[in-house]
Amino acid sequence: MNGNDKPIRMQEVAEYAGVSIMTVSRVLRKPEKVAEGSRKRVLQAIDALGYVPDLTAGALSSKRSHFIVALIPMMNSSPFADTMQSLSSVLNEAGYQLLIGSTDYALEKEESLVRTLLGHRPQGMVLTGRQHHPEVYKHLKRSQIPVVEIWDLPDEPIDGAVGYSNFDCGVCLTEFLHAKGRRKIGFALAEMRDDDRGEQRLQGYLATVQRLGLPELVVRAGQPPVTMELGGRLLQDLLQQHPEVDSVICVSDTLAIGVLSECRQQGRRVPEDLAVVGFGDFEVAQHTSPPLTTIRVSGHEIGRQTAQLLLNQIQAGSSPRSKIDVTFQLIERGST
Amino acid sequence: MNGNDKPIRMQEVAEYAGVSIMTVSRVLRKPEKVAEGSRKRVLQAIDALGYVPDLTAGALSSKRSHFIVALIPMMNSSPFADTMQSLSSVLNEAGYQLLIGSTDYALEKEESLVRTLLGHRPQGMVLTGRQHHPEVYKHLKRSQIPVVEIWDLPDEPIDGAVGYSNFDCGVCLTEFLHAKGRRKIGFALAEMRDDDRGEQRLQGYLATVQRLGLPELVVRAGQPPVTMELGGRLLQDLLQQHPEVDSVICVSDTLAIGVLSECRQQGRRVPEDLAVVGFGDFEVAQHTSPPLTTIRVSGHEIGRQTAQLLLNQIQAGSSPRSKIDVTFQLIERGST
DNA sequence: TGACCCTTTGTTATCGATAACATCTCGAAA
DNA sequence: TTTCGAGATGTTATCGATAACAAAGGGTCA
Repeated sequence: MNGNDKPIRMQEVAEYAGVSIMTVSRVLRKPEKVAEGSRKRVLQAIDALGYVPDLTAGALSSKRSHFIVALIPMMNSSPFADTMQSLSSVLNEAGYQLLIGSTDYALEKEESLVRTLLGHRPQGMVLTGRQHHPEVYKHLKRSQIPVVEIWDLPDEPIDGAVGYSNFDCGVCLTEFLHAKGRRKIGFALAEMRDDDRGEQRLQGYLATVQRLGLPELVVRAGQPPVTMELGGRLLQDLLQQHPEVDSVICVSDTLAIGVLSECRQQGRRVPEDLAVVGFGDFEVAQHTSPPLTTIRVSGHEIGRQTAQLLLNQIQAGSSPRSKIDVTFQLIERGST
Repeated sequence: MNGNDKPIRMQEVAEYAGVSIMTVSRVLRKPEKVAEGSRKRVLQAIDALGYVPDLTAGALSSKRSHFIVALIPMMNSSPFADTMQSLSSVLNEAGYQLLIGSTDYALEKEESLVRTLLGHRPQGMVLTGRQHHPEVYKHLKRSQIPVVEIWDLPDEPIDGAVGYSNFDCGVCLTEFLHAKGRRKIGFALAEMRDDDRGEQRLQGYLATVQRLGLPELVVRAGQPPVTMELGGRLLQDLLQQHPEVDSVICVSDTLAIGVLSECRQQGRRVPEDLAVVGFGDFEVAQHTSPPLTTIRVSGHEIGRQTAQLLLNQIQAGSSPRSKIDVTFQLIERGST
């Protein structure tokens, strides 16, 4: 039926509207520079022909790809997904398209993704965390595009950063448990390869227990994946090594949920026998039994701020090297 | 220091290696057509100069963008995120880049995204669900690229589909509860604008209760967002309208978790007083109290199969109009 | 009325790669 | 020795848009 062969080009639209191709281009990019009559005819031609401009060609000639690259450890982790959702949404409205890559917490993969994705000549780059492959710095420097690091606040960001202090989170949780009268505070950590954000929370914990004269009760698990089940296993380890523990800080809500589940199975009462705190404030944290005390960081806010920062930097052509602290919030619930 | 001004082009690499630009291009695309000597010199030049090919230019001249577009309702919903993760991963390995857009469950937004994203001249398109805006069909037909619909199995897919039967899920859960001796089976639904997948599960439920001679006990909530808290409210409605209910099918695990939480607060025993089943098998489903009986669908599997289907269709240049049923699995746990 | 300027539109060159075709070299077969 | 062909490399045209510049039309002001 519809024997359409080739996609319609700007040339066809121009002929249909009886103007030159340049006028069509202007209607699309700078409508105010075209007289109303021609503009209307062009718009009608576009509509009639179902013309969709080829952004590839536009990008090549204007040297503006309207792409932004974002690299995150995993797409199916809700905090990062929230960030991508908001980032993408704000960028879309400004006419930019997000290219997402996931690094699986491996710096080599991040490096290879940076290299590949720079091929699309993005106008901005978003990286997660403060640690990157040495080659990444070189590539980014050469590409001369604004870079924003998220979900952390590096001491010396490449350009900008949008995040919060993971160290301070560790301090906050430890002080909170101490104020609640806990004196044997444990810390359960799943080490993420090439991601030291959990490690920083641990450092905050360690600094605080030292300051308060409390014992260091730490259990660690080796490699990803971080599952809820792992939380249960870590609790077992912790209880075996330090039976006296009266509370535990989990490096993420994921682990905390597993801990709660394990406590239930062992008949251990929360918070009476063991106080539990997590990190992330996943939606489920307010529906666990008991509801989970945790730290909330708005992934959406990080996404929005990051988008705004990038758009400003692109427009200004400069890199103000700004650090934006989105802060965090302790949410107290029944588990403490 | 590093006063790099312009990005390096293929031309620079060619000069450095003492060959023509075309030879460089060949080394990158068809290495076997270049003599070993030149190939090595070119590769070394690329390395020395840190050359990253401009994929925009390549796409324009070869008419192969290596982009695949995927539209999902939300990025921060774990089943879809799983799908995107796997889809992206398989496509990356084959040299394709995924462009993700989120529709917020609104057909108009889907339509506008399709239009915009077709501007990048993708070589394939992934849509969620069976319902689309009329204009979408026109645009896709004109663009002549393979289309895969996911997370459902339309009777007449546009090209291919990778999913499972939501109707059958509804049947399966209802029959299961019936077999467990439940006779007053409720159904809690959050209507998603422009997404009838939940509605189909409901239809499966309705058909089954009718066949078994059971009452229809349905509660619905209006608009998104679907939160766990909404599950609690829906349970209240259900109990008010049908106090005799002895079990409830939730259209998603999200609602089911809210239901469990509400039961706990009301002192209602699960499963003795009320059996609860969900849909999705989120990770947390095995750590709720009690653990949740639910239906598992592998988002990852959908992603992988979709990628494979697209790659096949792109290579073959045809659209075999295949439907792939990834099936679902009932996971029985303590809530029933 | 003429110089000048602003608005509107068109023409030409260019973005950085790939496709298609042309050329060259060298060895095998006649 | 001549011919033919396969393999390796180079040359030219092209992809579909935008930038930069050029030109045409129309009104203002002295």
